[in-house]
Amino acid sequence: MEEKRSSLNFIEQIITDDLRAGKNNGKVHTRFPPEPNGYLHIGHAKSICLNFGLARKYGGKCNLRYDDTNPTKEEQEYVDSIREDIRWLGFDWEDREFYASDYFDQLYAWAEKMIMDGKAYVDDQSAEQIAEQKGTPTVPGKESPYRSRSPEENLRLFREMRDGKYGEGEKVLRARIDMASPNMHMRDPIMYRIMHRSHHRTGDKWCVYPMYDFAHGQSDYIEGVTHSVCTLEFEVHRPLYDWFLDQVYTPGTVRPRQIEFARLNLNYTVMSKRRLLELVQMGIVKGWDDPRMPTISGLRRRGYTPESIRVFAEKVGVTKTDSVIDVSLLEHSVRDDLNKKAPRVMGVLRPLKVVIENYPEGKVEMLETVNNPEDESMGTRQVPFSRELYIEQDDFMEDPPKKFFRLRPGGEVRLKSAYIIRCEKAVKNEKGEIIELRCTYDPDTRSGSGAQRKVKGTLHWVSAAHAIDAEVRLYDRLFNDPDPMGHKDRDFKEFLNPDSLKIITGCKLEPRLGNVRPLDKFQFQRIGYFCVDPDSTPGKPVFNQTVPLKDTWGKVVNRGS
RNA sequence: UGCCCCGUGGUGUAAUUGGCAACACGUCUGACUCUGGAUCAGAAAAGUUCAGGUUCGAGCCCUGACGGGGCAACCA
Repeated sequence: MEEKRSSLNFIEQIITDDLRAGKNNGKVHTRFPPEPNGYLHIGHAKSICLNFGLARKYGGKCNLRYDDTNPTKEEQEYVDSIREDIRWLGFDWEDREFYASDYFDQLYAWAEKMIMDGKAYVDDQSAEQIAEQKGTPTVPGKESPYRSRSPEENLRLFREMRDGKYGEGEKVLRARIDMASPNMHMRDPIMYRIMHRSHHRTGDKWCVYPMYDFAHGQSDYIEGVTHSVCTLEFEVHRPLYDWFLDQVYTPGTVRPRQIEFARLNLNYTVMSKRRLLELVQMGIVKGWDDPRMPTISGLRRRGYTPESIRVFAEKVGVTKTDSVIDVSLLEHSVRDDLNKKAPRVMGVLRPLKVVIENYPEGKVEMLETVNNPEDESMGTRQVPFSRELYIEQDDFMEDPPKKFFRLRPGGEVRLKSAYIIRCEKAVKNEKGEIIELRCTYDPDTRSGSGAQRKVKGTLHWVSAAHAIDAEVRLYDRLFNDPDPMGHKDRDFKEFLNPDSLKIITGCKLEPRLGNVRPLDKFQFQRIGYFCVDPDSTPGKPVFNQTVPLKDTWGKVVNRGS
């Protein structure tokens, strides 16, 4: 094992201790166990990176295992999306794609064994009665009147349950543990319930399905998982996890160990599949992959890279402390990655026409410009320059405040990779709106010509005759409140940000962007990072803003107002 | 009122396992810049929830408070 300079997180600490103690024959085996009842989100990404990362770091393996024990909630669509998202993130489970449902036969056999060992019994009571007898955290539960049936009777009944003799809810199989346990999960938890439902994998083979607690640890055991990493809310389940394992464990085999860590929380969003599903079903967002969603598919469509998400997952750390990560860390992770990778282009979101009065009509110059100042190897390209251009409306002010070093009447700016121009006059319409700028250029200042003149501001621009039209979608956080779920008596949807999506049409982009494919990523200089949306059609590209560039001027302006 | 877990700058994570608290994000200066981006330099910001105790010495160990979270689905 190579010496690691950075410190180990507490799970790595446990693993290295286990390894040192010679446990599990020196093997490390993890698993990522999603329930296929929704799309994966950034919180799952943390878990994926953790589990697959642990396996990679310690030379072990990580399985993908669908936790599909509840046929009423699980669907093939989700299975497929999960597979795609994990692959996209850059992880490989090779041939180890498993399902809890693969183990239904084994689980059933174990249940019968537990019945014969007097560790499980069939209860005829209703869900309400069972809940009532369960007690409360401070009051011990009462034992079921069916608790002392003979193993033979239990076995007969359980087999009848399996054979479909009973309706849903008529009977359940319970573990016989301790109705007075201070841990609610140990009060004779339900192992099997009857569901006359067909399952997305096993079809109609079964009408009894195991509960999570009975299925999860046993599945880990079957797969030879050494370290079963889950989130904090399962902490109180651990004694039960261990108890079930005790019932079937064979000495000398690998015994899985459950370790809990704090799930990822991000501010200004919600992170539960249930809430996300609600947003989808109510049409508040356009789907699971809406770029405003914290889902992996949403982030992908928004323009996030797998690398940026992996780096983010690394940076948030692994602890048992409940925490809320600031979205700015996520945004920083993409900016940092895209800064190195994204080709620079010029695009004008809200065009303002500029006419260079002293530039010959009909003349077109091809000017060379660098594709990425951060990476020489990305080369250069040519952009057309002509008498009529577009610049950003925001880049001109008739009566600007101090420190505004963009264009103003009588002022000068450099057009990126082109010339220095001076604004001679702003043309207005009847309503007093500025509709066009009349400018002049200094022919001696062409970029790359060795011209020495300096001006304070540099603007992006695009040649009017050569520009292509595009739609650009700007996104902001989905919620205005840092913790939409944190308000008692108020629905999280009350905190939706009405401006989370702004669609801008009529944007003017340099010709280079006429030929792009979905998910291509660019930096629109001085604006932000953008990604081609699958809604694009030939000749009509649609771009999603992944994240804006840091805007120190915008900050100054906001401070003033 | 039971059980379990957690408590370090605004946020998140560290601290060679007891040696006078570091890194990142964010914030704020300034330099540089043909992206007000990037980069570079610097600053503010915690004395580690509190109170005792052990120790030459405690963020790390012990005790007790306080604060936060989780647990009573035939969900996972």
